[in-house]
Amino acid sequence: MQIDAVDQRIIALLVADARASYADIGTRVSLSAPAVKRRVDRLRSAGVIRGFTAIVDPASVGWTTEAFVELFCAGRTTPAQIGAAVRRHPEVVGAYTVSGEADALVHLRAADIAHLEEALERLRAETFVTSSRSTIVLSRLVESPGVGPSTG
Amino acid sequence: MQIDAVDQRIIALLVADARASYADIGTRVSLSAPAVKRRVDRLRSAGVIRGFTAIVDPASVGWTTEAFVELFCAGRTTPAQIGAAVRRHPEVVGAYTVSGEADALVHLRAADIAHLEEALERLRAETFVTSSRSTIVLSRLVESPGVGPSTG
DNA sequence: TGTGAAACGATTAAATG
DNA sequence: CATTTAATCGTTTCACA
Repeated sequence: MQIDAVDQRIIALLVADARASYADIGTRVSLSAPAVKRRVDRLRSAGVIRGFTAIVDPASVGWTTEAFVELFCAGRTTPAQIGAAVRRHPEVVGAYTVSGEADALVHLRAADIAHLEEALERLRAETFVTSSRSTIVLSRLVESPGVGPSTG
Repeated sequence: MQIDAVDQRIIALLVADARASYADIGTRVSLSAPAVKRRVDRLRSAGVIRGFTAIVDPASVGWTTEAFVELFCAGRTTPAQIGAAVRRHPEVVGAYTVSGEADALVHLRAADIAHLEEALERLRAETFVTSSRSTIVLSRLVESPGVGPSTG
């Protein structure tokens, strides 16, 4: 899809505040509210903007424990298989196939260590998992929403 | 802070759609729009809800390359120091201090391999970094916004 | 904390340049 | 593709239970 400079600025404004009004965004990008709406609708239907979400402090809702788990998988395991499997576990907040020793890296979030351990056992019980290596998160230093930096 | 069951449901609805109207949320939780607004305002000022953001497809805006970098730091490096340093790099979308061999895990997102390499060099140039180990992301299988699972 | 009323502002479709 | 108009709908404050 074609994204021009104005789209970029609209995206950046929505990443910064997903509840900003079209009129507000319009004044910042020198466009009328309907024009902004049409662009946002187009960006949404094109899949550039996937949705809008609230950023919640995990500790406030009782999920205080995090870990990254490297997964070592059986010879002929496909990324799709890994993806389908990890999506079944609600504790998985991120998962990636990676280069290097491990085959996949899974980001877990749980209520506490006991919950994390339980989730880990469930994950390791997936048939294609041959072994795993876990790293507990001690503190969160940065966690950006959206695409990251300038959205460009 | 005190979070009751209604707050939980409001949070879940906002994680699902940050642009939902207070009236809409109100009908789903059996509350008037002003009541919902007051709760959301309270959750925001208490830091439970940190903000609202758009979820953008990174590929659509040209950031297609990702990596996780384990950072090994000099003896007396504090998490605050690491946090302050990594926040200066716009490619950093996540950073955590961790247990295990490495001291920190940094999640990077860049336009391409060249950009990633450049960001990596900048990161490794931080005075407290003694060594690093990078893992390139081959594919993204899962990436949940918000707090993760049920927000409860 | 909750509600309803009321003023204000935002959204959205239609018509038009 | 943008704009203006105009009806509709959402937001937000206020008085009150």
